[in-house]
Amino acid sequence: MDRYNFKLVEKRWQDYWAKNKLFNSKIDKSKKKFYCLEMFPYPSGKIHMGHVRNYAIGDVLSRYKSMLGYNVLHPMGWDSFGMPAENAAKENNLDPKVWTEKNILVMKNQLKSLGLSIDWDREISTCSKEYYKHQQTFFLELLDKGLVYRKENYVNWDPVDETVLANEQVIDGKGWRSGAIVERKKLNQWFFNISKFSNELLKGLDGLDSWPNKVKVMQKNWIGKSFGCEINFKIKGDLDIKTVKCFTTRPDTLFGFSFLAVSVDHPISEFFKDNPEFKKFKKECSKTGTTEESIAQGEKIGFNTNLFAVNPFDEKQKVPVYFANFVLMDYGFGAVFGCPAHDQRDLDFALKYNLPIKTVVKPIDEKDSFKVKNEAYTGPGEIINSNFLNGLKAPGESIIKTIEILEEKKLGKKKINFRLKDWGISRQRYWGCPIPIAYDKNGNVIKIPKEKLPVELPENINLKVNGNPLDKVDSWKKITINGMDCLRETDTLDTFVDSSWYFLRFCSPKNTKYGFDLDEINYWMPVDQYIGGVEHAILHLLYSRFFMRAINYKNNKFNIHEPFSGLFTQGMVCHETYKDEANKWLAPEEVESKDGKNFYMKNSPNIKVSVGPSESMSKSKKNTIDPENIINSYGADAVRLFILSDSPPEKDVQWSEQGMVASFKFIQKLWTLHQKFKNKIEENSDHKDEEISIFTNQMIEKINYNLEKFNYNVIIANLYESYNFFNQKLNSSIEKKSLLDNYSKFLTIISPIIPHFSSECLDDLKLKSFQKWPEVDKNLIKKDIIEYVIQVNGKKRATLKYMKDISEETLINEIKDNSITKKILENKKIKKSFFVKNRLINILI
RNA sequence: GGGCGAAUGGCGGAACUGGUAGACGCGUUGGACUCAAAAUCCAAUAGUAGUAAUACUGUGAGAGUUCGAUUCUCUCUUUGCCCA
Repeated sequence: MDRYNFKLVEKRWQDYWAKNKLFNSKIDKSKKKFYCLEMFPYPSGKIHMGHVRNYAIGDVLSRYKSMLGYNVLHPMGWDSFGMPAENAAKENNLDPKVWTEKNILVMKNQLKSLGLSIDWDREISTCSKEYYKHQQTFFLELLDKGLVYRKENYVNWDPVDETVLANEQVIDGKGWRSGAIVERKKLNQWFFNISKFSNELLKGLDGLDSWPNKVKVMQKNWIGKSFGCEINFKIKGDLDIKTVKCFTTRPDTLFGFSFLAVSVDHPISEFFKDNPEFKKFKKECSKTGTTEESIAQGEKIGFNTNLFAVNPFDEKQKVPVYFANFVLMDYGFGAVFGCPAHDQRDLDFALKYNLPIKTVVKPIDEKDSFKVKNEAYTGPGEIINSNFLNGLKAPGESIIKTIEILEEKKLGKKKINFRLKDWGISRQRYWGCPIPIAYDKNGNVIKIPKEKLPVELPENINLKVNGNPLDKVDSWKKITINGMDCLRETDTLDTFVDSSWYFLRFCSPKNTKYGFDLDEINYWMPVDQYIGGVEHAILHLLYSRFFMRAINYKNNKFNIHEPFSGLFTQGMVCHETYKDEANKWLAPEEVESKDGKNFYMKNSPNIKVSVGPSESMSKSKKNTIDPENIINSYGADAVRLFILSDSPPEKDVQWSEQGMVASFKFIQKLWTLHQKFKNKIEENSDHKDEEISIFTNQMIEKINYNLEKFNYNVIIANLYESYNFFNQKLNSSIEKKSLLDNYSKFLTIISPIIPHFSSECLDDLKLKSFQKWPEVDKNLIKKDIIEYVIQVNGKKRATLKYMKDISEETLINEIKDNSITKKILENKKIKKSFFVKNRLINILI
C-alpha cells in the first residue's frame, strides 16, 4: 500500500482551487453572507507560526460557513507601510518598495502553501497608490468635516527612530520598537478628533455581544469616562490672574485642599516665561514621559508660583499654587486641586514640599479621629472634618451632594470627562501614506486638489539622512497650486490609519472612483468574524471603530456603525528557550536531547544547554520555528492539524515537535483507514449496522457544537475518536451504502481542518469535495437505551442500562433486582431518592 | 495599587443549563512483528491498598450552599494579562 504523498496531493488541490477560482466571492443576495477576516500581515519577510495559527483558525471557519451555505468573503492583503521596510532599505541600500514587494511575493506563496480558502483576486496592499489614493481622499473629507486638525503639541519623541510615538507605543517609558528612552518634544502635528466620539465609542461597546469581554473592558478603561465637576478657583497674588479652572472627580474632598497644581504649559506659565528658574524646571519636567504610567512612577516635582488659590468652601483658606510635572495640559484643564490625604500622587507631593495633610474621608468602621499618614486613603467611607459635608457616604452620595452645592453657589458645575485623547497621526517617516496637504508662503494650510490625488511618494531617494527623508527632497516638496508656490507637508500618516479601513476596501478592492462601493459595503459589511491577536485590543480596533464613524459623519453613507460584529482573539505560539554556557540564546535546531530532560548542543554534544521557560516565539530569543520548513517536512494539513490541536485557540499553544509528528502520523493513519474503507465498500455485505450511523450523527452534532464555540482543539479530539471508532468497526462486515454514506460524511467534516486530504479521499471515491455540511439525523441520535448512573448517598456505585423514560419507581425496583446492585439496597431503608430523568438516581439510605 | 481571567494526572488539555472527573493526544511501561533497529499494530497508564473483584483519597488551600460542586458563594495562595 502506498504511503500518503502530501507533497503531490497538496500541490494538486491548491492548483485545482486556484484554477477554478473556488474561493472567489461576489454579491449573491439570495444567500446569507459571511465576512470572515483575519488581521492582515505586515510583509516582514516570511510568515511565522503566529500567522499560521491565525489563518488556520480563520480558514476552518470560512470553509465551514461556506459548506453551511453562506456566501463567504475571505480576503487577504498586506499592511505594507511601516518602519521595518524603511530600516531594512537603509541598511541594504534599496528602495522600501522593492523590499516590500519582494517580501509580499514570498509570503503570498507561503500562505498559498497552507491551502487557505482565500479570494486572492481581492488582494490589496496599503503601500500601493491604488490604495492610499483613497486614504488621502478620506483625509481631505475628514478635514472638511472638521475631524482633522493641526496643533502644536508635546509628543513622545523616540530619539533613536527619530519619530513620534503614540502613547500606547510607549512601554515603560521606552519606545516600543527601539527601546530608547522617550523624550517630550513640541511639534506641529495633525490630529484625528477621535475624542469627539468618546461617548459613542463607549456606548457602541454594549452592542458588541460577540466580542470577548476582556477587550471591551480594555477599551472602556482606555476611553475612561469619568464623572466629576469643574471648579473655578479664585487666585490671590501679585500677578494678573483671577481664576484657574480645574476638573476633579472628587470634589467631596475639597475640605482637604492643600495645594493647587498646574501644568507647566498652563496659560499662567506665560508670566514665568522669562524666569530662568522656571525654564530650568520646565526642562526638568520634559524628562518625564507623557504617559500616565511614567508620571505615576516618576518623582513628583513642583515649582512654587507664590500665588494662592482660595478654597471655594472656605474663603479664609488660601493654599499655594505650584507648577507640577504630574499635571498634563491635555487632561481636564491642565490643573488639579491637591488633596494629599486621599490621592497617593498628591500625598507624595505634599510630603516632599511639607504641605498640610487633612483627612476628610474615613473608612466606615474607623473612628472620627482617623488620620492619613504615609498612605493615602482612596477607599469608600464617610466624610469627616468637612463642615456641612460631614456624615455623607463617600464616594457616591458625597460627590453628588457636593456638586449640587457648588452649582447652587455658582462655584462650579457637573462635568463628564474622558481620558481618550485625540489621535496624533503625523509621522516623520518616508515609508507611509503622504498627507495631501501643502503650505503657502505664510504657512496657511492648502489642500491638494482631489484631481491631483494621489500624492505619490517619490522613489529612489536618499534615506540615509537624519530626521524625515521626505523633508530633504526639494524637487518633491515644491509644488504650485493655483499659481501659488507651496511646500508639501512632509510628514506621512501613522500606519494605523492604513489598517483602519482596509476591511472596507476588501469589499470592492478594484473600485477606482472611491475607497469603496456603497452597494458592496451594504452587502458585505460588517465583518462577521474578525480574528487576530489580543495585542490589538485597544489601538487598531478602537481606531477602526472611529474611522467607520468618521467616514459616515455628517453624510450618513451607510447604516453600519461597528466594523466588526464578532471578534476572536487567538493566543500566541510559544516555544521553550535555550541558552548556552555563555548565556547566549540558541535556536531549537542547534539543540538536542536524548531523554527530553537534558539538552546539549548538536554540534558539540559535551556542552550542556540550559532550558528556559516557554515564551512566545520571537527572533530575539531565537525560539522560532520556521513554518516553511515544517510545511515542507510534514505538509500543510499536518501543520494545520497540529497548530489547532493542542490548546484552545484563545489560549497560548506550546509548539511541540512530538505533537507535530503525532499530527503527521495521524494523517498517515487516516490514509490507511481510507484504504480499509475502500476495500470494505467493494465487498458485498448485507449486514446493516446501525451503530455506525448513530456514531457518525452523534459526532456531527458534537462537532457542530464545538465549531460554533471555537473549541477547535476538542474537534480534533473528536476526529481522533472517530478514527478509533471506525478503525474498530471496519473489522466486522457492514452494508455498502451505509458505509459509504457515513464515511463520506466523515470526510466532509474533516475538510475544514485538513482540506487537501479530504479532497483527495473524496475524489478517490469519485465524490465531489466541499459538499454541503452534513445534517444531523435526529432520529438516529435518539437513544432508546440509557445508561443510568446509580448513586448512593451522592456517590456513584454503578451504571445500569435500561429503557428510556422509565420511572423512578421502576428504576429502584430494577436496582433491587439486578445482580450487581442488589447488595447495595439489601436490608436498607431508603430515606429519600433524587431522580434525574434518563440520567441518574441518587438514593439516600 | 485597581480591573479581568486562570489553577484538573508526568505533560497539553476534556467535562452540556450543578448530575459517571480525567475524553483525545503526548510521554511512559509491557507485548506483537523483525536477525536487529526504525516504522507499524495491540494493551495498560490519577494516587494509595489489594493477585483480583473492590475500597478509600482526589480538580491550588480552607470554608459554605446542595441529595449531589471541577462547575455556584465567601476567604486565602500562586500565576497570567491589561491599566495605573
